[in-house]
Amino acid sequence: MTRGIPPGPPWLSKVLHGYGYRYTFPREAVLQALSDTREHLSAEDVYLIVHGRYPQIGLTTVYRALDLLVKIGVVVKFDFGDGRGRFELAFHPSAKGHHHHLVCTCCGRVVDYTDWLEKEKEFLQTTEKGLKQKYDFEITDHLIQFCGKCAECRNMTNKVKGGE
Amino acid sequence: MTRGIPPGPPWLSKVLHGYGYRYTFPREAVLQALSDTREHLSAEDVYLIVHGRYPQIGLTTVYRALDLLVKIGVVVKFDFGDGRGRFELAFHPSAKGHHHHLVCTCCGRVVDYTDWLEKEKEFLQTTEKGLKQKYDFEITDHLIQFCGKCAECRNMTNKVKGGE
DNA sequence: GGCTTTTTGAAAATAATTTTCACTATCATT
DNA sequence: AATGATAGTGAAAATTATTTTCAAAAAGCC
Repeated sequence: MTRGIPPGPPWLSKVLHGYGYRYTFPREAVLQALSDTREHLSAEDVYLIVHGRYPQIGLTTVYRALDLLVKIGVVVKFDFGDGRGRFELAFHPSAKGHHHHLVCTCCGRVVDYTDWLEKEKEFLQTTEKGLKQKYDFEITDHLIQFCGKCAECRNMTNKVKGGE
Repeated sequence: MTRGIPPGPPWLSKVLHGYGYRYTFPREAVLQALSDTREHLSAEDVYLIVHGRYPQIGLTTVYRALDLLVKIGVVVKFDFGDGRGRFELAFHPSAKGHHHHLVCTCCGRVVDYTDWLEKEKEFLQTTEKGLKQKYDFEITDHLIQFCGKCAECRNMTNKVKGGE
């Protein structure tokens, strides 16, 4: 049963074919779910959205689609330390371009920021060039993330013990 | 049964007591295991070492000890994307000071590097100060990691599909 | 030494993710 | 447009890392 493809330009089709993969309904649906939000969705979050819209799509398939989209560079996977992967479009349509994450170690809140990127770029260029030369790695990606306590959590006077 | 404490200066005792925790044999043994290597051990790796030396110590206890040591800042936990946490001493006795990781996305090899830290420091100062002001976070930590392909893996002419 | 509370350890439980396998859809070739 | 080889899907079972449970044991204050 051909089920029709969710709305949206099927550029994914070209990308998938370019890598020798097939363009399928669940893969497009997963991409759509990620396009529709600015949040950092877990695999299950994605499943809930996708399965809500197209109940025939199962959790396993969502996991596989996410893996594949990460592999071909369309989606990026993050780890915020809560034991599950978080997924985002690599190039998000809604303004959300290159950004990094600021995670509150206390409440888990995640802030996306896009500031001070010039300074970062400088740093990255120096470092990536150096790493390439010294360790002979072809650098494909970097992970920059800051952890701290948000204002709200700081006001709760929590000691180390017991914490959280 | 008091089992005696593994060799090594019991500075851990002071630190633990300072936070209101007790100084115990398994906690010291876990710390020793991490001190004795420069590798990035998983919880099970640590268990194998510790349990090999002191068979009465169980896996659960190792997990709990690692959690606690992370909480009090003696140990740092990393994630290299293979689904399990990796642990390192925060301040390693053997030269291994402040460093970052370069991970091969292909074979999983991890290189510790300590180069270009001046440039990094500059970048971190600017960014951390900015984040604090703009988002009112008290920055406590950062995570910087580069991914790429090591020379060996590049020579294997592996296409995306099939990969690994 | 006795007492209170924390820690331990084995086993069971949990949670995220992966594998299995029979069935179905995609798409290059008729 | 039909066919067929192959890749993809989905439900359930399996796996893996980690956490919880709970009774027994150890730590450290009196």
